[in-house]
Amino acid sequence: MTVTLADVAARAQVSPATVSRVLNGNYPVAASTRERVLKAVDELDYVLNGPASALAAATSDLVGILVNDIADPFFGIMASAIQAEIGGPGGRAGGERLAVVCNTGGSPERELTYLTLLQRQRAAAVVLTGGAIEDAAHQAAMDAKVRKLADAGTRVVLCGRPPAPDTGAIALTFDNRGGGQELTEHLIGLGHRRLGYIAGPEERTTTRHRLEGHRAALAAHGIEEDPRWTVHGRYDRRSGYEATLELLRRDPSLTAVVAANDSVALGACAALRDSGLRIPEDVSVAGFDDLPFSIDAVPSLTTVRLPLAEAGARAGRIAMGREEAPPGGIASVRGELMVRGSSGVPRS
Amino acid sequence: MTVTLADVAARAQVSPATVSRVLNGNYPVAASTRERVLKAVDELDYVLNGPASALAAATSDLVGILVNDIADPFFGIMASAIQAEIGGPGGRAGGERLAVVCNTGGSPERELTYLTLLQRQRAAAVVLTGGAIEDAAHQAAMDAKVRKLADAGTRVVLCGRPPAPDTGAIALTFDNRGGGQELTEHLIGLGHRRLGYIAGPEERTTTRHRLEGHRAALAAHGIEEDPRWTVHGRYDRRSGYEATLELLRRDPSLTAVVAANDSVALGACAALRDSGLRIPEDVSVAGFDDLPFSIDAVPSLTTVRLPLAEAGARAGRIAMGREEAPPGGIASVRGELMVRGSSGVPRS
DNA sequence: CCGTATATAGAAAGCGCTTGCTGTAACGCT
DNA sequence: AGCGTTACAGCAAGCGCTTTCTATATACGG
Repeated sequence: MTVTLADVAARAQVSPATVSRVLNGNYPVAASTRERVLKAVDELDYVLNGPASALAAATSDLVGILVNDIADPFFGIMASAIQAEIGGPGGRAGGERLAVVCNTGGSPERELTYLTLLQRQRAAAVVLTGGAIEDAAHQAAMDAKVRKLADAGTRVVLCGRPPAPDTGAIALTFDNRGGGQELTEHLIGLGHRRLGYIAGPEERTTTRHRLEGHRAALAAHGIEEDPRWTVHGRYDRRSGYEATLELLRRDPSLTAVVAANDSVALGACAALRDSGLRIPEDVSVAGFDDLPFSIDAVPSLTTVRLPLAEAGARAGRIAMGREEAPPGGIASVRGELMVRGSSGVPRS
Repeated sequence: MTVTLADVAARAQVSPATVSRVLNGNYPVAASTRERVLKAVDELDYVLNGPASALAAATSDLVGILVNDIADPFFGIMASAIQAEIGGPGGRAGGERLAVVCNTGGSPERELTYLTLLQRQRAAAVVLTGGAIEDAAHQAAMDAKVRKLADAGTRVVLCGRPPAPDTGAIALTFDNRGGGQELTEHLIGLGHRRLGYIAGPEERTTTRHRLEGHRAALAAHGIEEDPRWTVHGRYDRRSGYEATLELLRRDPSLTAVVAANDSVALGACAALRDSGLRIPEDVSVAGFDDLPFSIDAVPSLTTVRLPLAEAGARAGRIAMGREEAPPGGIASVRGELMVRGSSGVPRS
């Protein structure tokens, strides 16, 4: 049998109500009584029953963080930052909160399932990270779920994900379009006119926005795009490797390859090297995100830095009600172009 | 007001008990009744109240995964694999389980706090990943906590962490010592006699075991170790960079650098390159773990592959009671030496 | 010195669910 | 036909906590 509140109360010679109040610290209790209770708690090694507490109080100290791929540092960094902000005391009585990271693996079903699970646990807040899946039915289902969560008092924050209008969710969106455009403009400025683009999976907002930025830059400079120059793949290195070989096969005259993210760019570099091409002398490469390893690549990667940790921290604070939501519930987070060794003037 | 079991019962014209049984599927219910209930659930958009359910049933569907650093793919990969095994149906009624990843940041206090939080939530299982902190007091506190959890019916699995005897926890330990030894022996076999070692943080089992393996290899070949050849640091790239410069300063005649893990090794490579040294012609470099990016480094990294995903998956299955625990509750997981471009014969 | 405000503690009513036990038909057997 | 079984369904007692309301004790103002 585990120790209950009543046991502690008996030992401290007070009522269960008093013990509860001491533990929650939300009601005046005489110092001497408090001490007696705390002593009993300690002696009995009492641990509050979370479910019972959540049931009675109709709130829980669970905070959910949904990520597409926990093995990807892009999400790991955000999750880490969010969790760091959540760990501390917040809302109800200096109580610790349990930040739970849920890995959807990019699957629509799991995303929805996790949201239901969190709703079931009456989570205090939920942070959804990364791009959304662009499927009308799924979007609608997600929005409905989010709205329901928000209605039930769960604070919902989107971090690095487009806003979901009329759902009550607060959005910290990454300016993927702007970053993509800036990146490609840098390459164009260097003199590149034949640029390959390795996009992420289709039906993802992040993929689409980055690609749109790329195309906007091309259009702005009057460069007509060849459909052969775009290949879709996954957000991992392997995919970048294969896509680059494909790109090279389709048009060996490309002088630059823009990747959907840094991992993909690394794969692209490997493929280029394996094809006997030098970076950036023969082909320039650019990534996106500026993950920690990007500066370590040889040559170091030109990319767009996304303030993942900062955005995550802010999302965490907003989720905890420790920071005000941005006006209109939407804020755009800009990326910063990082020009490094992997981009240079095109070969003549 | 949210929808409750009673509402569903009323709508389906049955008793709450019946609804509960339909939902849990652990008691015979006539097909026609079940359908009626399910229909009502659907129509009312009913979501079970997790805390209430956990309270009444004295169990919850939460599974905790503790990691030292969620932004590090080493943990991300394990967590991902564990979670994949847990997501599915298990134990009680095809019910989904909520796998929660808790980021301790390597802090002893947070580790303990999270364990308490999970205990409070009456977690169904807990998986502790990665090396443990070697502090007697902390160890004792952890062991006591783990024992308490196990006593309360929570299954505890250690993945990549040394066994905790008499705690009821099941351990899947990585053979860090053996891997470290094999790695250094490879280097010695190549002809190296002056090897630098960049160790991880002190007071960590992983750090100690890998270092012990390294020293065992040296000893086995009659190489006397110079204390200047070992530097401690963190498990990240930055630390590897700095430690390598320090190593070079202390003894420029080193012909090989063994790193605590792959990230550190990457930092070492960068430092060597920045010092005008070629890899492996001037200095060989070796890592540990074989994370995905290691093969992409230039030159690709010689390292010890740890089957992180496999071990994680197994830990997950054991935690769910879907796979039998190894005999004695302890299993050692071996690493595999991956010889690649970063190691070669020493310069003469 | 009394009436009222103030501080502190307890009693008790749930929170929404699970489950042991108790019906009550319908069924099968002799 | 009579009776033990079997298959469902409902009743009701909690699970361990929070919180409203109430009770008591002390303090204060006049």
